[in-house]
Amino acid sequence: MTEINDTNQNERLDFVRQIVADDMASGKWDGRVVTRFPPEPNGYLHIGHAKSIRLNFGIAEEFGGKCNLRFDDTNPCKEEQEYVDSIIEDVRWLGGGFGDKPLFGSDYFQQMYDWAVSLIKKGKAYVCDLTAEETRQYRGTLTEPGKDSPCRNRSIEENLDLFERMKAGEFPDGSKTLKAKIDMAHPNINMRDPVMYRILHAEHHRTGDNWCIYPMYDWAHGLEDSVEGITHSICTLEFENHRPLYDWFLDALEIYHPQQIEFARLNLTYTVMSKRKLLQLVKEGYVSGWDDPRMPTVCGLRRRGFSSEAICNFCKVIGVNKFNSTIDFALLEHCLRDHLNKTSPRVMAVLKPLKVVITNYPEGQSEEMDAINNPEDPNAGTRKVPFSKVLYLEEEDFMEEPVKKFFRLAPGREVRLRYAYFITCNEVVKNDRGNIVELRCTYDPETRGGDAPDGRKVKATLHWVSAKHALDAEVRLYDHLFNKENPDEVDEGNTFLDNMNPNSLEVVTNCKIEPFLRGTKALDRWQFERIGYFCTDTDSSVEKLIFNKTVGLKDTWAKIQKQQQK
RNA sequence: UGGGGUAUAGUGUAACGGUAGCACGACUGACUCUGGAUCAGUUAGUUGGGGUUCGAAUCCCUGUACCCCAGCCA
Repeated sequence: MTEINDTNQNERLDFVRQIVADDMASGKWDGRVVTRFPPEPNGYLHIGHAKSIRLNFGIAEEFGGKCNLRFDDTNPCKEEQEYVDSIIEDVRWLGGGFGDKPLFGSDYFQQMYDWAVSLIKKGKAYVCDLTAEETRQYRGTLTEPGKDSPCRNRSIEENLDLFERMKAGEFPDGSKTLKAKIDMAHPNINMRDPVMYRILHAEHHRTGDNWCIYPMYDWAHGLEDSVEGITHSICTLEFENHRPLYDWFLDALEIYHPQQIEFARLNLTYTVMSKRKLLQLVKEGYVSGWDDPRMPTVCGLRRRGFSSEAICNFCKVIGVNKFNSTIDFALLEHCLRDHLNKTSPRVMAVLKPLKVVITNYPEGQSEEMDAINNPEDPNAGTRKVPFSKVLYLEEEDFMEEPVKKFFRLAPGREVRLRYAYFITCNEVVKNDRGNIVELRCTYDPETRGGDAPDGRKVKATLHWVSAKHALDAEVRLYDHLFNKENPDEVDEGNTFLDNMNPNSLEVVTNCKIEPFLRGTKALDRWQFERIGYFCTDTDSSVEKLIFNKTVGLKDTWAKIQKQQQK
């Protein structure tokens, strides 16, 4: 009996898991559950793939089965080793345990070829001389039936001979194909004698020049599933039309026959998910690369500071269905904050520094204040934060003429410096142009640690960094790559590129960070108190610290400001 | 105009003939040494029209809307 993990009976199963559970109950597959995640190595994985990865690997984990990572590498023209490597890394990162090694569809090329021969022998496949253009014409249209190829009734012997010579390389690219003999008048166009093999004298990233004929998806995919003993072959909705063909090949061959199940792919607001468009963004330099922190790619999200836990939880929360929907990006951010809040150490960082001199603090003196690393996690411990006479505060935490509901620092007003003292602003120093360049404040020594013995309250607590102890850093702030919920919604003659957000990246230099972050390593995650979650960028070094803003903290003040502007 | 799918609050997702629930968002309020977190509350929904039934989101009929398919891509 197979153990079922993690499937809380109270939690309703999605329709895919329901099918699997029913099959387990009926013993349809003898208690086996084998799924697969079958990417084509022609691009980087994105958050949409994460949904599929979590579905397939999740089902395997929950039902005590296994999930194969299998590269569907049947098109040598578009596929590269670089993509294989990145996909393996990303699947592992998302918790995909696929055993010692990934599998490759190309490893089954010989088996597929043998099966093709057997189909020819059954009179169910033939070599066709039609060109690509002619094939299109013979196929008919959505409303009109196609017509039979003149090659359709070649003898089995001739087909066998021709197919072997195709494989041997006797014919140029595109001159011949092997087609399944089904029905040129079938209402489902996929069934109108689909191409099984095309001639491609191209170098394959794994099989080199061993082959010059390559199997088409419809022919190859079911065979790969069959070879691996897949039970549930889960794919996206657009393959629904292909299922009759999937079934036809397996039935014609009379071999092990998995069940194909289709679900809706993920759509997210403010982003594009098509490989073609993501490739275009990279190739045409709209972003710095596949792992640009603004990209919805798995490596982009990772570099941005997303945790795999957050992504996995998101995949769980969004569910699985058969109809197209677009998930609000805010839900992803919610899952992100939810995990980061519990796990990220807090630290103080000032993005836009405003110099503050504590006039009554002794010159040259400094002291160390105790700070809690993570109030959500007692095990995270505490650290010392240096305090001295000259500090940096966040520029936007001061207003010379405070508007209503602004209760941070202002002339004559007292606020708390987190883990330090209460300070009161006495003087605003400006330069020739009238810009504020310095604040002169006094502190109350009695409030050390952040509490007033007389019980007086302040309405704000600000983050700060001691000037002489501060580390300089560059911080990269990100916003959506597109400024429209649906970037593909464009006016006549425009493309999704016209919806790009020109302000999706803001580089802030001369940020001041508390010394605790000296020696931080790439991909370390932090919460900059009162600002947001950040992670150390892969470009960061001891000489030059660089941080990426992962996502901001919820900001009710920003909300109030927005309302006030109206 | 062929075939294949799908419709539940703003968004996403449950309810499997028996009180339409949950999450995100939005909006209140409480609390707070992060205007964070947390907590409490408010908001808002079954694609239209017929039927069957004591009772329908669910079953039947019939409209409507949206998605996918005419690569030698996957």
